[in-house]
Amino acid sequence: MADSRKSRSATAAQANEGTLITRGERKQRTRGTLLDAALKLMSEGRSFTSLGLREITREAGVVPTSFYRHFRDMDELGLALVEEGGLTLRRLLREARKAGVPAQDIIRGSVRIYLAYVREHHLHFGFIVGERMGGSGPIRRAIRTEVTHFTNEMAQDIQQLKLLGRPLSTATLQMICGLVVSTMLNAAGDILDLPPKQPQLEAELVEGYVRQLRLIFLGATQWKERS
Amino acid sequence: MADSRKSRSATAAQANEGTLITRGERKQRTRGTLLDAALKLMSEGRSFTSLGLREITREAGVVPTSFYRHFRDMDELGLALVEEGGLTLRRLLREARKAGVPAQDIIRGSVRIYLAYVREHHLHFGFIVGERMGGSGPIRRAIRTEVTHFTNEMAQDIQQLKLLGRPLSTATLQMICGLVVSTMLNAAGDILDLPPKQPQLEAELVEGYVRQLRLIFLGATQWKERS
DNA sequence: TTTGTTTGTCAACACTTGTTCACTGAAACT
DNA sequence: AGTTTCAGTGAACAAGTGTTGACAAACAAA
Repeated sequence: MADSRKSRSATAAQANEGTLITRGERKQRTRGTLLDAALKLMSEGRSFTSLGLREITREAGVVPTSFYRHFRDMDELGLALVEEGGLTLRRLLREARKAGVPAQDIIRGSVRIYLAYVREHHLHFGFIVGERMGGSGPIRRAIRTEVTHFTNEMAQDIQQLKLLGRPLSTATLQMICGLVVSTMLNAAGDILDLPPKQPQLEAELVEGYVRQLRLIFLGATQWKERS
Repeated sequence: MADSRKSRSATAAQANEGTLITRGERKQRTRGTLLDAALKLMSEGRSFTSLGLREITREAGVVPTSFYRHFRDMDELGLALVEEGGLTLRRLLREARKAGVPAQDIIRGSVRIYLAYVREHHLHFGFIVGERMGGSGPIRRAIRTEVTHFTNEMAQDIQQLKLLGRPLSTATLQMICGLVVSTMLNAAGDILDLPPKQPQLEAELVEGYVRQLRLIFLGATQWKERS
């Protein structure tokens, strides 16, 4: 299942642009514009449960009835968004693995990389962070399992990289990663609705999160199992 | 501004129950049923931005036009809810101050007390936690400042109680309390949509959050200023 | 080429939405 | 007492909602 990322758009009902012809591809394409339309509307300060079917199809440049060719109802579209978001989360870990840990000042470097990634995928992060606690039950649950998977993968990575010196029980590692993840999702939320072009405020936020992470890892190195 | 808590309700258009007569009181009362109606609808898995004016007045047992006697629009009602929620947050601190820290096993005791409080005020916490990151901009901002105030008060309390042994700079204290608060709001969200009557799952969650807090405070005792 | 499949369109439906205006009746004031 | 104020009502509006069914055109398979 390819992802064909980088700004799906265009009004779906447009002429043959380039060399796309097959029926399945066209279907995936407008399905994508529907998903993007939903994300865009949410990025303008709306919650998922407040989106209307017609509103989305309008934004996507498609007639309302077309919606049903791709999703049974809004919930199904929401779950598709969760899946996309989960994919974006996993890609973050994959890229981090490939790039390795920053040479020095590991924590500050990681926070910067992370926040750049959040900005690059602000639509997905805005959706995940925004719908993680409020809104529709099924979607909230789906997001929770995605985040849990992410946390577990992160725990595995940290263990294999021996990033904390001595080994820790997997339960402890998961506890620590849970803390890190919730802190960083919090950070994503803060960064994303920072007024744009305010390097001062941004730097303060970043410094705050760096210190929080330092504190967490300081606690982790001192942690005593079985107490 | 009294609070007249404990389940405002009843259909507003009812007879004189007991000894309420004055016009202002009646007004505050139906205003309260409107607020409660909004909270109730949200507790059924809806986000604030998805609520309709008519829907709220219907739930409150009042005709739609009555809404305008109390709020200019939905945003104003939302901000009123934020204020109520902020009040509930502050009351938590006030009660904690009065009761003093638990005798032994401080952290676990505090977590239990906190979660009981969250359950007791699940409507307010559900609203705050749910709308803190998703949804309408103005409301999100209002919640953020409430939470910041809460964090600052908490930092003051911890300083005065000398809960961390040696003194820490106020910036550090705020950083730590920020971490604690975001962790506990996270906990509130998790607890609130736990399927009911599952003491097993609940105990696991509680244990997880106890360990996270322990780790944070362990890091805090080891924290070195200026590094 | 002919046949079947399927994405997207169009028109129409029964409802719900936010907001307006003129009104009623009782509490509040003089 | 008479008068004013105002929370709550009822009817009406233009506009928007989700969903339906029948239809067009282009791709896929024969």
